[in-house]
Amino acid sequence: MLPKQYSSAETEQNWYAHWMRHGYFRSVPDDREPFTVVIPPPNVTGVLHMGHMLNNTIQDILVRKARMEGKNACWVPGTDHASIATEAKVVAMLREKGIRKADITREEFLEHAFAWKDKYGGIILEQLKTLGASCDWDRTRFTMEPKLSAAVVRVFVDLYKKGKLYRAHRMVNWDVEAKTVLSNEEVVYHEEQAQLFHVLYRLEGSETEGIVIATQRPETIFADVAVAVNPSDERYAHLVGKRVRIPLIDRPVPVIADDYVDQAFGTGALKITPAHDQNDYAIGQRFGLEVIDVLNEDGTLNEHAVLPELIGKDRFVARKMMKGLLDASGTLVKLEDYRTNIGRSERTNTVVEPRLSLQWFVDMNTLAKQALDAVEGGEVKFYPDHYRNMYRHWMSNIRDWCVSRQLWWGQRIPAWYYGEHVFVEETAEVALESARKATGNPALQISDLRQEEDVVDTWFSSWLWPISVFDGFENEKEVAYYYPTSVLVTGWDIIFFWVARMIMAGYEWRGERPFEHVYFTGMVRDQYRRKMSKSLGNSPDSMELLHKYGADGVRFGLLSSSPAGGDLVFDAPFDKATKQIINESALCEQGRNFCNKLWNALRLVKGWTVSEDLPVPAANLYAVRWFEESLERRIAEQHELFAEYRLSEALKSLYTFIWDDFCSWYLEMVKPDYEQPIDAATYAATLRFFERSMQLLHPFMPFVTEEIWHRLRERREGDDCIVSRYPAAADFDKAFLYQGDIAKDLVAKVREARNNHQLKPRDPLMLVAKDSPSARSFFAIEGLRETIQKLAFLEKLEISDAEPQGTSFVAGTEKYFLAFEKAVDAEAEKEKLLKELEHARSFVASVQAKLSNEKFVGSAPAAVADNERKKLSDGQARLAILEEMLNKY
RNA sequence: GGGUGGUUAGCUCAGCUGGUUUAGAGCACCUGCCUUACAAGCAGGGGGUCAUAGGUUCGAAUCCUAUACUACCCACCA
Repeated sequence: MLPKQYSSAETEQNWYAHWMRHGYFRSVPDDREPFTVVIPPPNVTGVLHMGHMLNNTIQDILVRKARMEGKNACWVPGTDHASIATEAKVVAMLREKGIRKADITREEFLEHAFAWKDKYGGIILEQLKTLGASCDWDRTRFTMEPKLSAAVVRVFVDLYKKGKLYRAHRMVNWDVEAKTVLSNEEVVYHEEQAQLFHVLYRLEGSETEGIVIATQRPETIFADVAVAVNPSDERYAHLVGKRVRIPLIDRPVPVIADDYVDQAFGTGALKITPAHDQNDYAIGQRFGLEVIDVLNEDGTLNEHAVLPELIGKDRFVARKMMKGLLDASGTLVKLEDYRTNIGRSERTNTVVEPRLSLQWFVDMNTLAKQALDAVEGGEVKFYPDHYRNMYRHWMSNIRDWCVSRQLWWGQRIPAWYYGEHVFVEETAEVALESARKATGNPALQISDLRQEEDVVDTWFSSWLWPISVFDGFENEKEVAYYYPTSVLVTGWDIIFFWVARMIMAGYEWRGERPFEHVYFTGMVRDQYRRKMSKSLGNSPDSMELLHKYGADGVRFGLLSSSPAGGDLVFDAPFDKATKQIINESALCEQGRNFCNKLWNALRLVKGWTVSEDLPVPAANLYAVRWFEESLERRIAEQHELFAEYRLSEALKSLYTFIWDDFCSWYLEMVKPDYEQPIDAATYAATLRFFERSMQLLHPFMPFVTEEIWHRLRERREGDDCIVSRYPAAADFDKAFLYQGDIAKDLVAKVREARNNHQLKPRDPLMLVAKDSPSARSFFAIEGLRETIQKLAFLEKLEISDAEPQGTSFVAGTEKYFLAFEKAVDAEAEKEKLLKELEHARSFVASVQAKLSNEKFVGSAPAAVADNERKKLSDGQARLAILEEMLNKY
């Protein structure tokens, strides 16, 4: 005998190993239709968190369904080298060992980094296996492996030669901790508390007169080259053209007039610091002003700060000191608290400094055009659709992409310098050739050239992912078959970082979309609606969740309340320090319980003995037909829901179907009496139904369904649920199912009556249906009467005009008497009837009003009007019965 | 400043192109059950003027307009 409770632990391990052994996840090109998904590559040194589990569960569902539908399903796994994040981790690890990055060579650093990657890399992929992800592991890729790096280099050179990639001096976002430039997308803005310093710049030759400017970064005054006012500002008109002195150092700067200055903000006067502010730089350009940079690359002040006590101090330390210094010099007029948006580095969370520097940029305008049209024209479809708006807005206001990074962990930019010359080529040898030609000097050696030190942005390799994982830059063999991919599943937070750029790359290098559909998942949030993140420590341990509820339970929990694009509030109270889950997570618990329900349905069915010569009872004839139709309806529904990516709806529908329709209704209908055998035909049908239900559920909960699949019958080698044929949609009998709903309602009414009158659920009672043509035709449905008798524990069910003692009620449009000896509470009965009557009256009235409206009858579709007429006649029938019943009181 | 979602039961959400018995589910709650698959269970029950105000329509939770609240995206802020 099977144990009473389902245990997920070994089951899941065993089946995963079984699937791997049979190579079910492996895909090679053949003549079937491909179904391709590339994983959003997680950071190579990352660990599985809630977002990954949601995202990869969804991909697995889509891939498993496609596989069962006979498509050549290929899900490519892999990891991203995540340059800044990983480099930061390696730097920190080295620091702990007492090694400073500055003291070792690039080669030594990379050695350490690869050692780190080999140690921690791929943990997350192993964790995905626990979740049940059916990736083709033989295809596992890494964005920094040789082939993928070669693709990056090739693409870089290609863009450069097409004139779409250039090197320029620009104001960029500088991360002083990672000591690298960041793209605009890598800077996150949040409102923070800051102070506005009102500082007096004295007029040259005067100790009292001057201009007060407002700044939140007083340490940058040493880089000032002017003070600007609005040309129409009368307060300062007399000063324009004169010179004022920078406090503390007395360096004179001109007062200039420019429209950019807002008279209403602060004091109406603006200090101009071209090296440390985007707008100041622009003004500086207009006026031909000098650029003075007061910051070192690590955020400390350099010698331009002049004062010895400030030089070498961090910008925030210096800012604090400036308060005292300015105050002492009598130039600090006012300190004002205010809130402002501060930009921080997405990776290091340090405050980003605008900085002027020489970097490599991709010209986005030409790339964006086609990528925008693709989404606007529906060639690439977004689910949900409204992310198109976000995408359109970004794409039409796109700025050039800064792709160079001052890091070592990444693909080194393939540019070689020789004096003023730059040669962008795939290899040093080719660069040397170009250099010899360009300089006319055949004696040049590679050692004369100096390769660019910078690497490219991580996303410069990820945007090629759908092509590069199939070696699409080297040969056509695989890419021609698998590309474009079918669907991309990712979070909406990387729509600009990644999705948009992949679309650009797709058109640029393959001339077509990289994927047909994009399914955006929501963010997983905690009970306070905060995004779950490592820095907040508000995420439960994924592996513990998987262990506690089983992968099937967790998959159910994550998915059951996660519509596309909608955020998921995942409420699992846990201990922050240990990440141990304290209370049950309602969602996963429900999933685990569902597994147990399936398991027990299996126990029931497998506990039956089958009799070959037993005739099929009438009730079973009805049950089998009813369930057959119900199943067809659900199959059709699954197909529709999948087509619209309404996966959480699809799962909920299966849950209800299996728990209620299959277990609570169907199995109870056919269940033989204690220790009695079941007839062979019904048994065979039951196994078939169970099996098909497992197939429908398999994409969502692969392990428990595979387990049950095998326990239902003896299977040949290779007859596994994962590769079984997904049920195709067929017609079903709506009218018959409607009758079934009425039958269920009747059973529920009998149970309710028993409850209300304190009758035992299994007391054998008699039910009388009032004689009428409609009652006769209802009970003429084969096996219906026997089914109702069985489910409602009725000793007798007759159609007659007898009115036995007991209670009466309405079900459908018929009147019923449930006979019993006990006295009934007449007042309570009457009150209940009055309530029902009231409801029926207002219902009939509203339908009547509708039908007596000529405009409705004239303009509504025939089917709608007919339905209203049916509602009216049914309602009237019920009303009449209720009125008659009330007459008794 | 520009834009996008959301507002339906105590909580989390379905309700897709307006009509399917004057709103559904899960969890929570109440009542009764250790009934022979399952107490990780079974049978029942209560609970919503669909944010507000207008409008379109024969008919609105559903479409339109405005307002409020809420979440988020982009840009900018000396």
